This record gives sequence, C-alpha cells and structure tokens, in this order.
Amino acid sequence: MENTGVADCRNTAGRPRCPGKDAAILTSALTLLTQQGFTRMTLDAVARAAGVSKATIHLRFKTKTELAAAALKTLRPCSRPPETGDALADLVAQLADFAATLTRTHGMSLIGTCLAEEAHTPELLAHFREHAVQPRRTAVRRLLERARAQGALAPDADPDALTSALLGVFYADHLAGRATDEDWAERAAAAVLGVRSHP
Amino acid sequence: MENTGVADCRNTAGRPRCPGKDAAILTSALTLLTQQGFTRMTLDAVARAAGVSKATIHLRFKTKTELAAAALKTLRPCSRPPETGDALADLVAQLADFAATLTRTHGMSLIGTCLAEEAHTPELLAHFREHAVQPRRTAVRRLLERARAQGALAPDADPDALTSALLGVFYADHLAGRATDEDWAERAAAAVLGVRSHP
Amino acid sequence: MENTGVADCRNTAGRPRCPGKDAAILTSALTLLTQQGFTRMTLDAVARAAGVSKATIHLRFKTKTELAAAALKTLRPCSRPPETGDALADLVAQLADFAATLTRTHGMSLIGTCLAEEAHTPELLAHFREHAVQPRRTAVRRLLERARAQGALAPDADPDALTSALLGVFYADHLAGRATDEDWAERAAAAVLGVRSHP
Amino acid sequence: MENTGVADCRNTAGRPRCPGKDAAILTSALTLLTQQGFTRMTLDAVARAAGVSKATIHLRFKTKTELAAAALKTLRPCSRPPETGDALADLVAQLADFAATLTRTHGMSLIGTCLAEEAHTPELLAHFREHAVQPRRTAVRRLLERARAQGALAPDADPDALTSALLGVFYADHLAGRATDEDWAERAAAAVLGVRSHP
DNA sequence: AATGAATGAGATTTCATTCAT
DNA sequence: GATGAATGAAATCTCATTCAT
Repeated sequence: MENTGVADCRNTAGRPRCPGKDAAILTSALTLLTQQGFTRMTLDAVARAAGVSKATIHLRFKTKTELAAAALKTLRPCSRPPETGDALADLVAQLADFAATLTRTHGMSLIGTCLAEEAHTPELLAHFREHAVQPRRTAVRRLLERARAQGALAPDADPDALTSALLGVFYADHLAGRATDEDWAERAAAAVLGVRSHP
Repeated sequence: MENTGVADCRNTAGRPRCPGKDAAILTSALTLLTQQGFTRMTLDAVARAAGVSKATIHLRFKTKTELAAAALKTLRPCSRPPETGDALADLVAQLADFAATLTRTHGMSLIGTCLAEEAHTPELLAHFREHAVQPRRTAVRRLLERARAQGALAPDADPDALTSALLGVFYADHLAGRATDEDWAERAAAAVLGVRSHP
Repeated sequence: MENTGVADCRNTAGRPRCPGKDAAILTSALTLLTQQGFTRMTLDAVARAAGVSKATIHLRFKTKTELAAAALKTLRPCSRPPETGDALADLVAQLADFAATLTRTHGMSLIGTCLAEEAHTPELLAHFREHAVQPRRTAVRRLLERARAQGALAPDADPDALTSALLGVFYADHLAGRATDEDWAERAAAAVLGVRSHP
Repeated sequence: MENTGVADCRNTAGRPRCPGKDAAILTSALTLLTQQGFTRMTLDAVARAAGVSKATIHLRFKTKTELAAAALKTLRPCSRPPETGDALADLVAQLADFAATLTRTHGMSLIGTCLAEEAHTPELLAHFREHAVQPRRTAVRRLLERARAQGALAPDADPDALTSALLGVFYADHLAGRATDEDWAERAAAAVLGVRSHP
C-alpha cells in the first residue's frame, strides 16, 4: 500500500495533532485574507474562525506572512469543465468557469490583496501566480492551441497573448464596473476572437 | 457647479489655511497609498512626507478614509497623445501611454489597493474608476470608433468590449508576470485586433 | 537672564508637555527596574505607576531599553557628606553614606539587573557605571589621597585598589549574607586600612 | 544522608527515568541561566539545549523556578589549588583561581541574576550563597588564619572581614570596568594585606 | 490654523504550563 | 516516562484620533 500523503506522516511520539485543525486554520486564513486583505486579517480573527488559539497557529506558521502564503498555496487549480471536442465551445465554458470562480470566491479582492502587498510581501503574488493564475492560463492556452489546430483561429495567432486578452477582459470589466455575469464568457470570446468564431 | 469635496468646506472666517498644504498632503497621501496600500499607509507617514502635523491632516479630512478618497480624486485623466489621423496608430500610442503610466506610477499596486479595500471602503474603487479608469476607457473607445469608421475594424465590432480586451491584456500580463515593456502596446493591439491591423 | 535648563526649552507650538510626566515616568521606571529587574519591568506597570498611558512613554522613549537607560541616567551622584578635615573620618562617613544609599534604594538589586543584562543590554551597566559607580569611586579615592597626604596611609598605597577593596567589602558582605548595617563602614575601613588607621 | 532535592523524588515503580537526561537538563539550565538571566531563559531553549522535550523538564521540575534553583545546586565548590606551605602565596593562588573561575564561567552574570531576582525568587541567591560563595569564603578564610598563625598578618586581623575585602576587590573592579586579568590576584592581595606581605 | 502631546484600542508574538497519546 | 500539541495570559509596540495651547 502506498503512502498517500499528509494524513499518513504521523510520528508515533507525542500528542497527535488535532485532525482538521490544519485545514480549519488555512481555510479561515484564506477566507479572511480575501475578505479583509492581508493587513486587516488579524491572527485573532483567524484563530476565532478556526476555533483554535493563536499560539496553535504560531506552532504551524512562524509569522503571519507564512500563514498567508500557506493559505494561498491551498488554492486549487481550476476545475476542468468537460470537453466536447469543439475547442471554441470548450473555451467559452472555460472562461465561464473562470468568471464564476472569481465571482464566487471574491477572487478580485484576493487579487487586489496580492497586488497591493507586492512591495512588502511578494510571496503572496508569487503563490497566487503559481497556484491560480498559471493553471488557468495553461488551460486556456491549450484550448486556444486546439482551436488553432482545428482551423478556428488564424495560424499565426499567439496563444499567450490571446490568453491575456481573454482573461484580461474580466479584469478590465470588473475594474470598469461593467457586468461580468451570465453570458460574459461568450461576449468576451466574441470580442477577442472576433467574427471568425461565428462565420 | 456644486461643492464636490471636503477640501472645499472651509469657513471663510478665521485664519485662512496655509495654501500649499492641501496639495502637499494629497500628493503625499497618494504616493503612500500607492506604495504601501491603504492599511499600511499611516497618517504619521503622510504628515512627515507632507511636512505638516497629523492634526493638520485631520483638520481637512475627518478620517483616514476620507483622506485616501480625496487623494484618489486628484488622479489626473490620462494625457492625450497627439493624434495622427491614423486611428490604429493613435490607438497603439494610447495603449503605450497607458502602459507607461501604470508602470511609472506603480498603478497596479494602487489598483490592488482599491480592489482589496472594496469591501471595507468602496469609495476608493469608485473614485479610481471615475478618475482613472473611465477617462482612459473613453479615450480608447473613441479611437476604436474612429478606426471602425475608417474601415479598419469590422462594422459590428463592440468598442466597449474591445476596450476591455485591450486594457485587460495589461492586467493579465502583469498578473501572470509577463513582460509589459517597450512594444507591449503593439503586441496587445495585434493580438486583440488581429491581422486586420496589418493587412 | 540665563537659560536654566530643561524647564525653559519650551517650543511655542503645540500642546505643551504635561509637566511632571517626564519625571513620573523616569521615577517609576527606576523603581520598577530596581524592584523587578529589566525583563520583569513591564511598560504597563511603568505607565500605571506614572499615571500615563503606554503610548505616552513611547512618545519619549522609542524602546523599553531606551527607557531603562534613561532611568539609570537619573541616578544622582552620591551626596557628599560634610568634611571635617580628618580624612579618615571623612572616609568612614563616605562609606557609611555608600552603604546607606545602597540599602535604602535596593541598590544591590539594581546592580544585579545591570550585571545580569550585560550580555543583552550593555547600556545598563555602562550608565550605572558612569552615574553611580564612578562618582562614588572618585569621592572615595579623593579622600584616600588626602589621607595619604596627611600621612595616615603608606606613601605607596594605591588609591584605586584601596577604593575597590573598601567598596568591595559591601558587595562581598551582601553576597555572603553578612550584616551591612550600622557600623559596617567602620569595620570595613578597619579591615582594609588596618591598624594603620588606629595607631 | 538526607534526600536533598527534586531529582531524587522518583517513584520506584513504573518505567525508570532516562538517566543522562537529568544532568543534561541541569547543565543546559545553568548555562542558559548564566548567559541569559532567569527571565530570559526559556524552557524551550533549555529543552533544545538538553535534547529533551519541555514536558520532560516539567516531569522533573514543577516550575521554572525549581529548575533554576536545582541548576544552582549543581555548582561545584571551588577547586582547591595545591598548597605550598607559604600561606600568603597559597592565598594569592586561591584568589587567582577565584578570578579565573568567575571569568571563565561568566560568574558575574550569574551573580547578577541571583541579585536581580532576590525579591521574586530568593532561593536563587540562597543556593548560590551555599554552593558558590560560602565554599570560596571558607577556603580564603582558612588561608588567612594560617597566614596569621605564621605571623604574616597582624594578630588582631579579622579573617572574615579580610575575606570580604579580598573577594570584594573583584566585584568592585568588575563593576568599575577595571581590569581583572593576569596579576589581579597579586594586586588585590597587595592592596588589602599591604606591604606586610612583601617585607 | 497649526502643532506637539496624549491616549485607547489593538496587533503580533512569546512563553510557562497542561494535555493526550 | 517521554513527547509533540495546545493554550491562556501577557508584553512590546503601533496608530488613528482627540486635546490643549
């Protein structure tokens, strides 16, 4: 039987860690980091939300910064919507998932925190990039490449640049106060990929 | 014209306010707001940078929030690069100015602050929208409309959506850690407006 | 009219410092430093004893260490008992004053603090040396030199070494749990200066 | 012989204590007590230095104070330098050993801790007195008595007072920042016992 | 108006001690 | 017995705001 991860690495000595406390702390931290930002997130609040004492947090994370960074590492890569074979349709589904996730999790707020703290705490943006931004970009880019292979995009289209354009529509719309609901994904795809997708 | 802000609500009676101080305070506040974020920006630091006492700041702005909001109102609408008549070329110039401004002023950091504080202090994002985002969008949209009139864009192109796409490339690139220097504007325009701009 | 010190250095601007607060803080700090030692002395306790808020202390002293050092600087050089012309008698009086001062002010406790903190906070011992040890030594040495000039001590007696011996008796006696009251000074002088003082 | 301490109060039933740990804990505690003082010495640091867990310490010593007291009890009485028959020469050797020991073990720092904690934890000074001060005084006094018997000291010399004077020179010199190296012992003896020792 | 003083309400971090294997 | 986990109670320092000239 193979070692399947964290749950197995139990030392025999000492009082065992109260199970679930790790998760409770990280979840609470991520929630508060999102809702309040890094500086407003207090360890008191995290402890209260997680149902542990502050010292228990410090047992796991030497500093508040470490805690925040660890919380960001728990961001799961984007769910992969089922693929239909029609790359453009799949792309729109992926964009819709992107928008729904950002909306549901108040992602723009978390992005704001990472950007605002970049000067003081660059780890935040770094982890967010690695665990949230890059996986999403990879998924989008793969679909763009597939679409190009299917002839739905010009052969010289730059998948990375188009990825920025597609995802960027959301950021720009949010910043401008424009609606990002329902058929946002379709509108974004239409605008960026143009009439070529609806011949 | 209506009274639009705290700085105007002065009594005409009594000793007049030292005139240069308003500007010094707002400039210092905007700088620190950008560099440190809202929560890290301390009134002590603003006072020091402006060469005034903390109490002098409170004389003009009842709270720290009011100060930050007022500082954001001083954001000047984007400079308008000279226009050549070639709408697409002017558009690229406008985008280049956009990127240069954001880079020079650490605008992404300020954007982060406004997004991160949205829950607690929605005024920040509101003012940023009004004074920075909308003017820029208007300039870009006007050029897109002109390009469409010149036949350089499809007649059914949606200027607002394309504006989001063009500006959004910058946000997405920054967030992904992609380069946004030199010929960023040209690459963004090429990606979003496609081969249509280089027939 | 001449400037006579601290009390005159009032800036015209700003709220004037609450008089007596400086002294209250330093007095409380010195007392607590003596009674509790440096690490046990809390700023809360100092604030309470001085009747000010903690922040008021921090306004004057950036750190706890600075406060403790400043408190030690307020140690007044030893009182100079009146001199009779009989150098040996004056010396005994000086030693009696030394013992009385140490006893009354719990000086051994304060000495302990300075010694115990030497590794972490050498300023404490440095200030204690300058403001308490050296003045006392100077007074004792001067009397020893006078006694030597009067022929009451051998011409080759080393005043500095004898100063250490005389004052050291107190330290050693305290450390050994021996009595240091009433006629301690006479006994110490007799032991160190020997029969030579009572021919 | 009577039971003299905590470390002995073990149950004979149950798993026997790991034997080397007592010594490791006490040694580490004494070192840290000396280097950091009582309040700065943390049980975490003692546990780390001793290679045991904090709980293991509490198993032997109910409180931090008990641990510190027990550590002081392990102080060994002074080494007895070989005696030559010349009591004054032996005395100088004894003083040299005293100075060397205090210097090597940072004894003044430990003395400071005991003095500083006297109000809160009088056990510390009590144990230090019993295990370090008194043995040394006894050794010195014995040599002084021998010297007196040999005619090298005045018949009415008070050995206890002279002991305080001799050892006190070290305390006073250290407190004054005077050198206590190399020939300190000879200088101290010369100052206190006078030219009589070098006829 | 302008300023320096003063403060109450935290925020992060530390630590001796107790608990559960 | 030994250990790592858990915690309550501080302690230092910070900061937006108010006060007294």
